[in-house]
Amino acid sequence: MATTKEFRSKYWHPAVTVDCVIFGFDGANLNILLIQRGLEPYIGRWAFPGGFIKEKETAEEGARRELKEETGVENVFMEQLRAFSGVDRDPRERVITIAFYALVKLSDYNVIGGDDASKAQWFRIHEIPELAFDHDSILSVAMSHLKQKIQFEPIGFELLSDKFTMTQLQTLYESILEIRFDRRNFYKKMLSLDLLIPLEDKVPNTSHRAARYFSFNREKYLELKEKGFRLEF
Amino acid sequence: MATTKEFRSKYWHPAVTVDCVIFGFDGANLNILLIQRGLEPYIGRWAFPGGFIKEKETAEEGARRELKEETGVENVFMEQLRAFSGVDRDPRERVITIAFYALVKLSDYNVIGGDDASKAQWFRIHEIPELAFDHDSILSVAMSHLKQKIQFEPIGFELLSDKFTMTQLQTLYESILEIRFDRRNFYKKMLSLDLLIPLEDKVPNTSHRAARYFSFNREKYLELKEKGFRLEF
DNA sequence: ACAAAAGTGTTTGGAATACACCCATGC
DNA sequence: GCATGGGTGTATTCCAAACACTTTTGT
Repeated sequence: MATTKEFRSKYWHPAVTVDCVIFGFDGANLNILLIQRGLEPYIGRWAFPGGFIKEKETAEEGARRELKEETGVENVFMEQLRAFSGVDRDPRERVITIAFYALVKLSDYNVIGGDDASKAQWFRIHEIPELAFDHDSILSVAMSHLKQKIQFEPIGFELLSDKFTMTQLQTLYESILEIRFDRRNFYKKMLSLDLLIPLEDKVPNTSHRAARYFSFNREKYLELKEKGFRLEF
Repeated sequence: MATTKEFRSKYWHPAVTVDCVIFGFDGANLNILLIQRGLEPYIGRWAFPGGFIKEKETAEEGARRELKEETGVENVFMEQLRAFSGVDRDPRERVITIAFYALVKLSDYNVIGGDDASKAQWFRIHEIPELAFDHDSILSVAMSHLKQKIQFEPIGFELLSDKFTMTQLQTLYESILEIRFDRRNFYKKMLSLDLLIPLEDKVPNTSHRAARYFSFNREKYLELKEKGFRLEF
């Protein structure tokens, strides 16, 4: 198009990145996957995986690409939080970032955590180090978004293995919402939603009564959602 | 900084705009403020007020600036929805937009609506014309966001005058949530929240019993929110 | 048999719903 | 006095919270 070049020079074009807050659950605590920066600015500081968006990809595609490149994580639940556009959030030049959050089954990716081959590492949510850029404010938005969201959509299952015990599920909800539930009432409420499939097998090698595994009935949930059903936890 | 130029050329820099979905309430229906495009592309089509972001302003500042320039609306409740980054959403070149929504007291701005001096016009939510770009998908995100939000935060008051009747408030909630409430139960629930201040004066010149005005107790709400109180409507 | 966590039922209080009557005002 | 919408009270239903005992398993 003839006007394209003219148009490009007429308006300011900022740098745009994507960043991804990755939540994982280790059975007891909510964790965040961070990578240690190897370049200036903020060299050595921990930050969310992310990078510059490319011309032929949407923001979400970019976030998934960066996530895979930097941490090996792929095929996960991911949603946009929002854009962060503070004028001085990057010391090099002005950079606008589009932030996402992802929920991963930590057990699938435990190779990444803690080893020295990669600069990626899981951190418990209450032990997050000082972060680069404005990533702590992104984190706080991500946390409150997750808290909100889990009360109306069953996204918690994205953080658990395909089969899980009721206690694991409860601990997950308690970690995210930072409140405690009565075990018996939690059971009832969860089962009454009728979205859990009780499995035959149980947790092996326990020194007490073995807990039954459940799996999440995704098909049924989608079906109910279709009918305008509103989950409330 | 020496590296800035090098850095700028290394990564692709997209055009970035801000767009604003402006909600107003006329006493019976939820309305959206649109402007008619005077330029290609989509010349003649209706679109949200918006424009290119400037180098020294945040996205929200840009959205407020454009809003004021194009419609005269200022000092309103505004929040970011999210970024829209579809690769082909603008035919000229790739443009990423950061979408906001705003809630305005329509009575303050009725000058704008319907006259021919301006290209801005209010449209009832169920009579929205075909929109430019991907603005209908932005609208649908805005609508569902508003529905969600109003159930947990008293943002409805941003759409009403400082004083309003209970029936007006109910009609507003019904318009947004697209459900009907029992008048008596709505009264009780609203009053039980203890966030409404009953005023002395009443609606004049009615052909029936005059309705009392209320005002929203913003201070009290902020105070309660501070204490971790969770509104549920 | 005992420790430790799983699994289950009942009671109770409070909130949401459903529902009906009187009040004020203009015509 | 009547039509119109405003303002209030009560009974019922349902859901959430509080709470205790039995079961399974390994040691």
